[in-house]
Amino acid sequence: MSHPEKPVQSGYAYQKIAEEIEAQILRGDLKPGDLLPGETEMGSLFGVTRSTVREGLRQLETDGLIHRPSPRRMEVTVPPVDLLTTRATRAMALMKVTFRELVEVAMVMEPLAARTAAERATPEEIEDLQQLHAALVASEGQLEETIELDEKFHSRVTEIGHNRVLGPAREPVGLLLFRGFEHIAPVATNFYKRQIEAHSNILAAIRDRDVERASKWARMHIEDFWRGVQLAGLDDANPVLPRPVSHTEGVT
Amino acid sequence: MSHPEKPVQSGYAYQKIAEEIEAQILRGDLKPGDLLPGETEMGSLFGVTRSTVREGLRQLETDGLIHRPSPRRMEVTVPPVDLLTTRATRAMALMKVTFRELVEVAMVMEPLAARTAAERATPEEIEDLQQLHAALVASEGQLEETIELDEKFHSRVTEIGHNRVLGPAREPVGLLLFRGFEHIAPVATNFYKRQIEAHSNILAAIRDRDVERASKWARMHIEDFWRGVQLAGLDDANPVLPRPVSHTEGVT
DNA sequence: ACCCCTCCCAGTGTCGGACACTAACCAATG
DNA sequence: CATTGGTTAGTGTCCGACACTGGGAGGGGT
Repeated sequence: MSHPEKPVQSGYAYQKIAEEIEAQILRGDLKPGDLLPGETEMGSLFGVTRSTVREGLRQLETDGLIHRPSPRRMEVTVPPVDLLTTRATRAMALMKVTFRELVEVAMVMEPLAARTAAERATPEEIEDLQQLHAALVASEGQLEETIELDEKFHSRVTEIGHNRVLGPAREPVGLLLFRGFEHIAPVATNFYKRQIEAHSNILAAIRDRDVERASKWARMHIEDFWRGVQLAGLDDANPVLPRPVSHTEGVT
Repeated sequence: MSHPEKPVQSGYAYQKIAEEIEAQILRGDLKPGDLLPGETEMGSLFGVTRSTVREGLRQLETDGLIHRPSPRRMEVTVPPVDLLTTRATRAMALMKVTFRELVEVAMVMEPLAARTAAERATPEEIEDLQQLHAALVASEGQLEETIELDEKFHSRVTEIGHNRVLGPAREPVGLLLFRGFEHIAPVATNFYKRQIEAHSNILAAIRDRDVERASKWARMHIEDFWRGVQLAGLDDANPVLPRPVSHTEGVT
């Protein structure tokens, strides 16, 4: 605790390599966009074999610190958000969090998302959101589609808030939470209508730049969801993973 | 979008392996605690070389889905939380989030943490928190210690809330945020005293199980922090990484 | 001079085999 | 029955090799 700098290099060579490169990235010696030397070259550079270098690189790649835009280039990156959310979502599912826990957090995240969106959305973003909402309305009655559009709507609202901290924090919660509809829809009355009403109110508030109203409706939306959860007896049930998570990077 | 099941196996063998094992874990075929076959065996199992298997394993290990409790065992795990927060923290630092963004989120997270803590803390946990607070009081005037104890206090409060979703969501924010004290302390008047006052009020509220008061004080604490940020002119500044993040797993 | 096609090379993904080192198992010993 | 010592399977690292391919070099057409 006395030394702020602790050279915690674990004994394994491949880890040392990963740590070294990671340090260079964090220190700024390597900036996003820079491309790395070939594996063979790094090998001789670090005094290890290519196989060893490879394991180190795989570690960094999994962390999202480097990636391969083309099979020929290996360059430094800022970890893509979806990678973060993917991992967090998976982890939460595995640690068997309950709907209660998810709702508790969603109860403050969603209002914040809505509030920031109302504050900062550009006209184009609002337009985009409106289309998403239209799609939701159109898919009334179709469970799977509704769930997906619902999640997408909330996700988009968050994006519109232009807060890069909120995104990764909220997404996993939404991803796990809204899957609950699957079990709620059958037991809740007027499920689709209430869903649509809430969203259209949030949307309207964002359009009117009414921060408070946006926030309030978002909260009510989650409260309503929570009632649904209770009705379905899911309070302490574990949500399931949306769908097989892939390691492949989406090109955005 | 029609097929719910998409066999998105990227061409690379090592990824296929990682994905296959990951799928088995998520599907529940492999449960935390189970231990994996040897690398050579998996090699012949999947029809690839050990080197290839190794790269796949490295990926899973980085994800925290498997780990090596002893150099001889390779077993399935639930990704440890600190691994999640570590990655998220690093990513946020790299994407150069601003203090403004962090505060915005902290403004809802910390009150929630305090509120849940007030609701559910056990006497022992409260005792523990009290000691932490005492340490903070004792370290008045010492910047580095104060920062660390501050972060630890908030972290502990969150833990006490017993919400496994809030933890991973809040931690990265706190980690990045409270480093700001480094620049705030010199320009803020009565910095240490205000810090201590806020914490002791939060603590008292938790002890009294006064949910609303706990929440309110937590909020004020962040608001005060935000004023400090503005005073120091850090609004749109980027926080820095707490300290070199290591890949080595902490044995808790 | 500029564009297009073709060829070549470096670099990657994968393979197979090899070796030192050590944790864990086993058996013999006290 | 506990201890001790040897055996062994499994890991971390190394070496060398090969097929495949993206991207650049160079040549030919307009």
